[in-house]
Amino acid sequence: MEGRSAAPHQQDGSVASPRRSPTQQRSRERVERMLAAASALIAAQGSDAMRMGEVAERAGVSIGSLYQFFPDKRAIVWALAERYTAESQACIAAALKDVADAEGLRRAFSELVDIYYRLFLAEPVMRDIWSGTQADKALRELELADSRANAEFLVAVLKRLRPDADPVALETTAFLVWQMGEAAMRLAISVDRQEGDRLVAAYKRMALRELVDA
Amino acid sequence: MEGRSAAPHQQDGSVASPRRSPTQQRSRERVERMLAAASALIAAQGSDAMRMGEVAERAGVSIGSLYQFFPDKRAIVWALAERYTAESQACIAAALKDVADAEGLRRAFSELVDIYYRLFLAEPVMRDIWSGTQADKALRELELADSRANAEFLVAVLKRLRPDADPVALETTAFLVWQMGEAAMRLAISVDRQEGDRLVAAYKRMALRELVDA
DNA sequence: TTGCAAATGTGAGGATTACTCATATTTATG
DNA sequence: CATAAATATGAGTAATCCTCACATTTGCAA
Repeated sequence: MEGRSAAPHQQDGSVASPRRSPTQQRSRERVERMLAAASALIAAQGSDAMRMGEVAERAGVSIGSLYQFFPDKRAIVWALAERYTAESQACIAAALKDVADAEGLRRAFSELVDIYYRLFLAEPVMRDIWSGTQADKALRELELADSRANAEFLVAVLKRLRPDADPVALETTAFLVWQMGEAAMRLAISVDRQEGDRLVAAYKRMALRELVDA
Repeated sequence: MEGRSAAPHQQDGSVASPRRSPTQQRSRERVERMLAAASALIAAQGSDAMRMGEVAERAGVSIGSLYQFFPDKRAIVWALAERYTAESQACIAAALKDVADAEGLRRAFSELVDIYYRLFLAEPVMRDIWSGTQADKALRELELADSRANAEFLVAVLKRLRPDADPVALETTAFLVWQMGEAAMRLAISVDRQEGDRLVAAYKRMALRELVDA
């Protein structure tokens, strides 16, 4: 799905004034350049320090063009965030799709955590975006939706492994486990690497205990 | 915090240029009024929407006086946050101080979680401040330090209950459990009440499993 | 091709807001 | 009382997001 994402947002989280979505080849390329510029600037200094003027200059467009396609600054960050979630959801779905037994879940989940951790460590943009999640209502909602979607993949597996368990309890467990994973990642990258590794390992153990040992 | 700040953001998150600390009775009262005004405004609209001009007006002081005692906007939020942490640390230390056995830990921890949850639900200021934690480096460090301090109280208990366990593992477990508690709270208050209750209950069960069942 | 509407591009300027600083006033102190 | 230190003031500065009136390009039907 590379169509323009449909949810610009405002201070109260409501939808902002609509912006044109690029239909011509020319503008689609320019929008790509804008996002690339934003991504580079966020990687360098963080999204807070990203200036709209810099994004425009780096993308080789005018300020006006930027606002032609993005209602406000946060919409740019949101667009980048949406790409990350779409990508990672596909990856997660694939990893959990064929899990058939407890041992398979153990392996798949363990690997997912490792992948996520490496991603957080290696991707400054992702790190920055998910750090700002709590402060921005639209981003928080995106992350919640993402988390719920990912939790659903886990729920599907759990229902197969424990068909007699209460479905609501499984939902709650999966959602909580997933959200805590993201919290553990954020924590892990904000302390030194050694302690971060220990924390991620501890999380993994804790989560698996919850998921596998009924 | 706010995208439109005029002065360059302190990228390192360190505290800005020092300000006078109130020595006279008169100024101490005024500082209290400033904090009270800020608190009320944060409760009403969130710290992001809090305007320095409004704080000054509501406190009955001039803008200049505000900056006499607080180097910048974030310092006001930080000062409020520090009060909350100091208060809650005392509460936590008291609750865990006399824990002597597994059942005692179970009771004390369970009660602490309940207290925290109620606090999060009832205190919009606290909620707002800890939500912005991820975006503000100084706040994040305060929260990390607070979490470590609280985890230490847990570690002290765990060392008593499981004297043969690896101390580093206990530290890691306690720190992670505590941070996840805060993450669980934040999550719980951002969904509807019923699901929030379920999530907190699930967290409590998960944490106790980790803390009590070796 | 030509004409025209829709899409796209532009950047100076409006509006907001955190923060400064020269100056005035109050308090503490010898 | 004199003097310095602390405190108070608010108009002004600077940074930055975003708008808007107008210019240019593109798609397309006649």
